[in-house]
Amino acid sequence: MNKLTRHIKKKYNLTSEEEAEINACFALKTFNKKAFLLQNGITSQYEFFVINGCVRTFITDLNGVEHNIMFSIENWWCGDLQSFINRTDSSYAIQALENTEVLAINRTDWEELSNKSEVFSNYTRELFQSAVIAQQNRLVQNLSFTAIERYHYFITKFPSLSQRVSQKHIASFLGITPEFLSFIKNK
Amino acid sequence: MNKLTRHIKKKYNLTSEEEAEINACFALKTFNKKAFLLQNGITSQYEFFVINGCVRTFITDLNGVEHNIMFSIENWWCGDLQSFINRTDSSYAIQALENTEVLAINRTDWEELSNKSEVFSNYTRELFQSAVIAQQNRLVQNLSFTAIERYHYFITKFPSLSQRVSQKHIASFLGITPEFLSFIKNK
DNA sequence: CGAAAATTTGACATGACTCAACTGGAGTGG
DNA sequence: CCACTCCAGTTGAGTCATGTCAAATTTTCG
Repeated sequence: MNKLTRHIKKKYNLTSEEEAEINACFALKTFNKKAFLLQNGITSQYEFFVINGCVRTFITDLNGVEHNIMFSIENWWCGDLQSFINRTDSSYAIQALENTEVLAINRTDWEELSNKSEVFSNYTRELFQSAVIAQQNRLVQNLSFTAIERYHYFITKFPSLSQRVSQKHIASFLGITPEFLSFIKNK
Repeated sequence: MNKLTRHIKKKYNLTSEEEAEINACFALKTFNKKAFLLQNGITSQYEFFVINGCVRTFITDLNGVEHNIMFSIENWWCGDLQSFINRTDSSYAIQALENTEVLAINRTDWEELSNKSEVFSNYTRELFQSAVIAQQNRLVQNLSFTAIERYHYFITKFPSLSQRVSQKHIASFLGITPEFLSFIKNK
């Protein structure tokens, strides 16, 4: 039933008390397609673990152009960490691209749980580690690959996402215009 | 004397035993300008905490072009986390841009210390968190800012670095050619 | 001082963007 | 179930940001 603890158990041993402790901190929320899990400009109250569906995290620049930072599907997290941790206004917005179910944890529970549960603390620590590595890779890509190469990398690395997400959003994620992505594809 | 624990103490309380425990895990190493702290293609044995000096972490792409990923100066860390954690070959290289002193910790000590010392574990956890946030910001910059804007952001945000590091390396960090950076500056 | 590296400058090339027009589904209401 | 609208995607012309290459100049450093 609970996808989060099932996900954690793939790498960590959980006593049933600890499992209950973790589950108690998360609330199930559902969002319809196009609904916002987080609006920019307000302080992010939650981190989200996606159970099913798909969301995009994006930022709107000074010219009003949106830039997709990441997509999150089943068993991925999303949230504006900066806002969540530092209680600052969020610069990102998060929007459901499909009808989506998430488990949400608020800041207080997050902190308590990180102190109480060693497994949870280790799990999120490793999550951050992986995020650092993944983002560094992404950065390298943007610095050293051409748009065509980035596109091919994307569709081979995330074949399911390239099916589920519209070209427009993929283009934004890759840092190019939808027109140019369309041009690339037909070659 | 020990800059690392002094740095940790800015945010965490350390008993003198715990401080000794941490210090015991780090070895002082010095590198002359242009020397390599890490070569790509080999497994990274250490994470480094820079005491003084300056290093660059970079990757060499398929065309032989180097891309600077980050600069680390006093009180910053560097290392190829991916290689260090997963014991895979490093894709990055780290080179001293000045004569540099670092504290190095190896993988075994890192793990033991993370288990033994709660403070160290929390400290590095927070380090990762900040890294995720910082890298996301950097990514957004690359997606939404023009080269000129990135350059101005860089020199206002890191005035000391823009003094200490050659234009060539700054250009690489910004994702542009040295020629174009030169062109930008004279405007 | 002299060699090597960094920076500058300029001509030219190109990857990617802008804008506008067109096409074709997907969803909606009557 | 049709007609209408509204996005997403495509196409093409013109433009701009940035790259490439090569030569000249300056700086660094042994």
